[in-house]
Amino acid sequence: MRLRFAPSPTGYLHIGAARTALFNWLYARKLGGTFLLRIEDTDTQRSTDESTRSIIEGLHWLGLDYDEEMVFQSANADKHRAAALQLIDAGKAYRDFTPKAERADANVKQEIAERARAASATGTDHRSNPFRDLSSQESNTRAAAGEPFAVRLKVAREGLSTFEDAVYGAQEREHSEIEDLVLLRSDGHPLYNLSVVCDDIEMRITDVIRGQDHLTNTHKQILIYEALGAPVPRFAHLPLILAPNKAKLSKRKHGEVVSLTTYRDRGFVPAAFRNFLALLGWSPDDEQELLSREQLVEKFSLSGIHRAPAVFNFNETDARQWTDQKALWMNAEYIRTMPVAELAVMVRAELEAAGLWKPEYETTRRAWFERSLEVIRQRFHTLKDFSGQGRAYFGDEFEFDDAAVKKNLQKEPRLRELLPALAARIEQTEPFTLETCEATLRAYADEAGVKAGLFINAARTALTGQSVGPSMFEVFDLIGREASARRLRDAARLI
RNA sequence: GGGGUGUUGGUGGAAUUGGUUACCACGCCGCCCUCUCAAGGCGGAGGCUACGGGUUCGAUCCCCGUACACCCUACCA
Repeated sequence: MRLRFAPSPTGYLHIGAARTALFNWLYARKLGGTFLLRIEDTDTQRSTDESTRSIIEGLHWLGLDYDEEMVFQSANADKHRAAALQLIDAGKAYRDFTPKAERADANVKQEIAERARAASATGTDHRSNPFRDLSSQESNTRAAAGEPFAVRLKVAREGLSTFEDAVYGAQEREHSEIEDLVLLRSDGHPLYNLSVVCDDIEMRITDVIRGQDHLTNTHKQILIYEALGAPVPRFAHLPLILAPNKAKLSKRKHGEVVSLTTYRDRGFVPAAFRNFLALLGWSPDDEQELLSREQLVEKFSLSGIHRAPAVFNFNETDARQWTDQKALWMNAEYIRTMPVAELAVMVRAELEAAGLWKPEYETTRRAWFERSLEVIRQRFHTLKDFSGQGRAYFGDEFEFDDAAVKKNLQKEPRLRELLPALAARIEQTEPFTLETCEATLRAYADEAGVKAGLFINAARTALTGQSVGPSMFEVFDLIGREASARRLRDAARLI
């Protein structure tokens, strides 16, 4: 059993494409099949190496490894051409000498509809082509004379094509509804439907899992398989992923939310995003939603794939909902429950990028580092938070949140004197632990005649710059005696 | 214009292949916990299962129609 993921390298890796790759990979891994990667770069105008790199990076990030060498479709163009020419000789395709009609990409849809309307009004068969029944002798002569031609598949006038889709069930289409599709452009360039089929045959693909946008194309491709005398693979089409307004998710309209790399760059844990993606258009038999890579492989089945398109829910006007809330929740869930050692690797990369990493976090301060992660990860949503909200735990350079300063420091002017005094007590606390810090702080609050909460909240802002965070005594313990005292004194100057 | 596919609370999905008060997760609201914010625990709001017919003792589930959405209909992929 052999499957493939065949993206075209035009722009970044779209999350819908990433999901298609995931499902192919899951199915291959579950059944012990082979998972291949083919880059469909026949559109030389739009294909870029950078895009190919981003696809490979994306797959790697998601943990989807592919078998065998990656295939570039453009390298097979000669074979595709040969196949088309072979079909002419076999009488299954013909040369169309009609001059090429220029078509503007922007209004093709409209043009198609208009053309169809006009054809039905005049009663002409849109499939009639004067060259379809040209004698092979004349066709050969004109070709030999150098006259340009496109190659079209000779679709039978009657009959119908059928196939069983693993997701959408039995599909059938009358041949009369299929135009004699172009296989080869008049400049010799092979077209999509021909190329995919040829490559899938060459790569001995047995199962094609791809987006539902190809469901109706499948009939045409089956016709090509048959003309070529090759076995037809099994098909499974995946429901599309739509934007909140039910429109197609597109780069132009929706921007970076549809790019897989965005999730990497904005601090997603790969396992979390993979988990989320797997649940878009598929669900396991039971109700478990948090699934490891192994569990996904084990539970995956084509029968769990849905037919209705899935809406990727996000809100461009609300920064907190820049992407699907469930994806965000799932990422937080992974951050707070995954083994700390695994998290440490990712946080290290994040801190390095932010210039906050210190080598001792992996040597002498390893225990401290992991304990810190354990404490602060409880309320973080992305890896970015470790260098953002969590900045004060890894260095003295951090920002003060204005609202926090107003509420926890400036609201009580007495703190200007009380904070340095508290700093002195904290400094002398021996031993310096979570418990002794608490005892010190509470004792001094009593002595000064203020509520412990006043000190606690003020200290939180003084030590971390924020109004929210872990239990304050944990914070003292993590930040340490010296830095804690220093920050308390420094904060007094903000009042 | 033609063809295809689909439609369960705001979102992702369930519902023993017709059987009592339509279930889970995210999100939202409230309470508890509490030094804040999360997490966690408890509770709640939110659905005439798109609409209209039909079959049936009984329909989310089967059939027909309508509406809407998306896809294909290209010498794009």
